[in-house]
Amino acid sequence: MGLVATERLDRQRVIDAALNLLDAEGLDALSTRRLGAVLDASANAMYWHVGNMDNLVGFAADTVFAELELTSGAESWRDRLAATARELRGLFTRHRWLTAAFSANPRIHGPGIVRFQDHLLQVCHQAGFTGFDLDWAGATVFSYVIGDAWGQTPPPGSEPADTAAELVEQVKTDLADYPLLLDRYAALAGADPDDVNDASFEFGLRTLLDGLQAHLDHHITGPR
Amino acid sequence: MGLVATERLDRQRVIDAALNLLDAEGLDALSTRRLGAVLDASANAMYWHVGNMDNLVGFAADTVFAELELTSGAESWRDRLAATARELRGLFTRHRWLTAAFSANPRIHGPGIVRFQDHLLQVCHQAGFTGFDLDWAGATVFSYVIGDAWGQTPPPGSEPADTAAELVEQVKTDLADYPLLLDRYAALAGADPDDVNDASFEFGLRTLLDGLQAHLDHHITGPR
DNA sequence: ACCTGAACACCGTTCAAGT
DNA sequence: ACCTGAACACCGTTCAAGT
Repeated sequence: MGLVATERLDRQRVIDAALNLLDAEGLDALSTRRLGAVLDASANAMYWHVGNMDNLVGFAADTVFAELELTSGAESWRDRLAATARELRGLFTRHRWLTAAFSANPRIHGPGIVRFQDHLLQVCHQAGFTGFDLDWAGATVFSYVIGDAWGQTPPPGSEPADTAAELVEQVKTDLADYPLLLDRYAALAGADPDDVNDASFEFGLRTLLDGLQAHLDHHITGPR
Repeated sequence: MGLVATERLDRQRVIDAALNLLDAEGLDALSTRRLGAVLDASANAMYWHVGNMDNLVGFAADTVFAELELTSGAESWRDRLAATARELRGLFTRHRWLTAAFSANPRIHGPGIVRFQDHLLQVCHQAGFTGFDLDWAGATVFSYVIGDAWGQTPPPGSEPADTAAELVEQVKTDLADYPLLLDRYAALAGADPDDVNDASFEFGLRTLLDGLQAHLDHHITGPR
């Protein structure tokens, strides 16, 4: 079963093997026994290196955060913040287990995540936010991106998503009382899901940036 | 073990028992065997009524959506949208298993959820959004709220969260290279976590509403 | 220091059998 | 129609024992 040459284990090899399982088959596919098989080791070999399963998922999450490309260029804060948000969104789409991992264990921390948090705050600071407004501007962007990722197509391991057309058919009876909603379902059924997701994300991102701009403008010209 | 008088089971009694477990102890506490014990039935009695575990969680999620109070008053769209967002946020804080339930199984649907979706679209429609902008305005608000809920204090069943002060102590070494971030952690450590969460949510909500307002204004005065 | 084997206390789900 | 008991194929974790 072992797909890796049998060498000494170390923390990084355990994490890498876990990442392969997570990316390929999702959070449910990561078990101590499957991991042991991939590593040509027993199911419990990992305990010495990462402590337990929650830690392992935390290490994996932090590892993928470290792969984010964070530009430090001299563009406008608006472009930098948009780029940061898109980078984060890409992370969640490449690693669909991430949202589930965080909602099962919100206390994941590590150098990769800290590095991203700092970058996000730096960009918001460049925009002109200070004090608690700085935290909240960053949190707002982060919340929006992860909320958007949450609504994306399901992770690997689940059956393929129904087409939008099938979905309309299924809920048509439920929607009898909601003509507006039925109309929108029908419209969305005719569009490419990925295009819809992208356009929806960009709409919300632009909305957020406009709102942050408005906040900065009000503070320059005095409080409302 | 049975905490309920032994009567005939039906779908609603199974869902209600599941909700009690979910609200009290979180998603991990809901198992077929514990549910059976609460209902004075065997572990598999539920299968006849709800099909399987994913369905049961879906029914529970839809049930709590149905409890949302959706005002249809004649206030401004801005107040109505804010009220809707706060209602949704309250749902996620009262039922902390909801985010995990959705990220484990994004295909949860039902009349309660459909009712809420329609309400959200109605309010955005009142604001003046049409076509895909209508969908995206609704999706933006929804994404923000669920993303915010995702960052809230952990669900029941997990150990109590570290205080912010402890957290600062833990990550102080990781944060040596990030003075701005360290500064913010320290500032947040001195504040009440609930107050911080509330203020952060309101900041982001105001930001979103300002951004949506800007979008509507631009469309009235013509495209940019 | 690093890993195994066996064991413990759990899971979700199926299915024949009961009423 | 509704439910049980037993079974199957899994889990995470612990721990004595090995090297």
